[in-house]
Amino acid sequence: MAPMTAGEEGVRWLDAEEQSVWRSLLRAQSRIEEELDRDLQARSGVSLVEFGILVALSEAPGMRMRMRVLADSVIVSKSRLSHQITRLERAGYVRREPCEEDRRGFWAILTDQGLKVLREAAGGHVTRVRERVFDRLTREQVRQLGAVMRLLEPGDGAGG
Amino acid sequence: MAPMTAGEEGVRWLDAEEQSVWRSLLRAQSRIEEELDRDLQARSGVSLVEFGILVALSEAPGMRMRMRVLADSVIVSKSRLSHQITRLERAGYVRREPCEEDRRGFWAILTDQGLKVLREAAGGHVTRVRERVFDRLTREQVRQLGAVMRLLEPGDGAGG
DNA sequence: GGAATATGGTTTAAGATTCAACTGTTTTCG
DNA sequence: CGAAAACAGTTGAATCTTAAACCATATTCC
Repeated sequence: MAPMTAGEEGVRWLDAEEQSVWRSLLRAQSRIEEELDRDLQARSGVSLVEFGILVALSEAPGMRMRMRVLADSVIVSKSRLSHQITRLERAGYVRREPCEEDRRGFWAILTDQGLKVLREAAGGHVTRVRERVFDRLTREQVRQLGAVMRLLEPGDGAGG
Repeated sequence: MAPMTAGEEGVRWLDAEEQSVWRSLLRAQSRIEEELDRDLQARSGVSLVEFGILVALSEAPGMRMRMRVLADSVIVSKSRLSHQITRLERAGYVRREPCEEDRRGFWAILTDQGLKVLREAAGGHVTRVRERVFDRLTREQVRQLGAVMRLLEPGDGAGG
């Protein structure tokens, strides 16, 4: 491959192994997400992200979370979460309630119906995750994967 | 095989470690992709997927690929690729050409301008990938990650 | 040969996501 | 206190993605 161009003099390119790992990672990522998403969608009508939202809410005290916290926790933009919650609300799985303490804020609250859908979807989803990921790995590999992913998680190294 | 329907009696739930690994994976995934995408977009106006398309084309003989092959190689649906190529074509980075041998088919061909943009974007992108991923891992961890991802890559285990 | 079917690819409309602008509240600080 | 800045969240338009229908060519199989 041709060496660098304009400006990019000192680039440290990926060596063969890094390149191969990187591409595997991208492919595995996109395939796993797509399959799980499709499966979940087919089985329960919620997307993977929506499922994540329901899970997060179900684990929160009072089955409720402030929008901002929820957005951070499922890693989506505020705007996207807002739309997403609107849809979940329309579906009857979540409702909004204004927040007393901070009157700018809103709670997103899991409804009974939302909890029900979550419960019904959970088993099948976990089974799928297992098939697609954990059953293919040894215990040791799971450990290694965890160690690596925890290193890769933090958004920007700026964490003081 | 465990009976797998609405009842979900025999589900093997994730244990604490698996759960933690799984969530790390999802978070790391979405953060990395989002950051790289945003960076690439800001620096060169192409998304991560578009960049992937340009890379694939640049490596193909004659810098051209049939739509179907390209779609498989970058892991997107035919439909999405078609739209994507339309946009890249509009931007002047790719052009289509009908395929002689199979007259249903089309080639997607990297243009000079597309190659130029790719070259200009590549260095910065690699640097970012390095910062975001490889520089955080030991050589051994990179190896482990590769081994794991290669196992997770294949779409469906159903080989027959 | 030719009807049925499969394949390659595009298109259209519907749904999701992003971006920037906006409302209203809270915090900061001179 | 009060103005400026920051924060929580929503909204609407533009963009992107997905799903399904569709066209045209290839292939299969009787």
